[in-house]
Amino acid sequence: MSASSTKNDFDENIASIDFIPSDPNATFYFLPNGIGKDRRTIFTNAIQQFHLQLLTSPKNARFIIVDEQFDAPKVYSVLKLDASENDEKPKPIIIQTKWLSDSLKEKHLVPLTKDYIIRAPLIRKKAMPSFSQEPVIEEKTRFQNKPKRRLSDDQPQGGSATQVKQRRYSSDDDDDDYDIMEDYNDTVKNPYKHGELPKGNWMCSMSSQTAKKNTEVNKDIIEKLQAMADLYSKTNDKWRAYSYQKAITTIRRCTKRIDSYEEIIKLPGIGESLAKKIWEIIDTGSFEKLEDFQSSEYMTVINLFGNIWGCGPNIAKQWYDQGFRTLDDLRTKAKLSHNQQIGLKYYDEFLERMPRDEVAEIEAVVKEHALALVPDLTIQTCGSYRRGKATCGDVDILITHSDGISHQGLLIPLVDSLRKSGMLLKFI
DNA sequence: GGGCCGTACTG
DNA sequence: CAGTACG
DNA sequence: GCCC
Repeated sequence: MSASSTKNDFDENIASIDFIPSDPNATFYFLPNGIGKDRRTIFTNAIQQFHLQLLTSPKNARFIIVDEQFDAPKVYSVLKLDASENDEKPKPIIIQTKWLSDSLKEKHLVPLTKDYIIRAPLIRKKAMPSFSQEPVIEEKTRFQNKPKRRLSDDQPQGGSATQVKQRRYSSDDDDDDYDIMEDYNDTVKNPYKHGELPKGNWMCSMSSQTAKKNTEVNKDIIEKLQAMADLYSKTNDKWRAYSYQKAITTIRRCTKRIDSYEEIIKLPGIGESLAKKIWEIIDTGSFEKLEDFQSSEYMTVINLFGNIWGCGPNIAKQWYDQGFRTLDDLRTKAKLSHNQQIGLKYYDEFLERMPRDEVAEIEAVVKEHALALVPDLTIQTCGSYRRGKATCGDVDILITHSDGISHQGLLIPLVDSLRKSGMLLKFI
């Protein structure tokens, strides 16, 4: 679909929009979304080169330059601009990056013809597709409810080709949480028996029973490595974190207390560097690099910010670079996305874990509500609860129906029902 | 050197 | 698309 | 970080 065939519902009589770059009203905003790094710098350079007035905020821009993949509703939605018709404020003119590309080719600004314009405010008549901003939400507490459907009998069973290679290495939640989905693999599709698992790629072929005993043996090592992995992943050094995580998993499977360097270096996924560190832990009981890390201001702050739901390594770093150091700094000064606002508001709550009894209570309530909506549902609480953890960070509830159909579309009514009962504080 | 789990949502 | 969540 |  060429540019010219995209719908432009503005005055067909206008051949092009004229403006003078120096006109104080000719302000531009460049929406980088959907544009790769290289193209992005090319465009921002072009904007400079042509002396266009680039604003950092879209709010007051007369022109908004966006990638071709965008249509007006998307732009409004992404930028959170007011789309309502009866608004004294003039609507921006949304134009394609192609205008910049062509201008670069020509070495000067080419006329801003309608072919470049995704939507001009001028004459538009047709009702805007109502992209009302905020649908959802609000009213009550934590516990992430995520009924999922899956595993119903419409699961493609046969496929021999796709054996499941499930792994996990989540660092955040359960500190001693490993085995994953083994039941799922066993019951549903794992074509192998435990004894004959293909070597190497399986990180999770161990029963929780066995594993539990093992955690104690090398506990100190695992804890320190885990702490390091957590820090690395919050630093954006995810591959290093990944390696630590793999090493941790490997060590978990060791039934024996590790007590020699030779022993360590032989373990798969553990190389020289990690082996030395592990040996340091065994030998001296401490891990210097970890302690240095933990005590540095940077890591402390990044760690603090990184625990905010909706804030990952990059945002945390940005905030740090902006000089923020405390949660209060963020609350008062930082730009927070919707999710981050929630994450910050419930900082402690999100970090907290609940005793499994509480999960049982929640499960009971959800069951009650779900069954009231559709009888004969199969409802199973999974996750850490099902694995027998003493405490849980969330509640995972799997809801299906043996007919593979009846559970469909249940989620919204269920959430609604729970909300009415006062059980749900917030629906994210 | 360059890959390293897969998928979905948000903005 | 980049960043994030999550099992 | 590890490994190919």
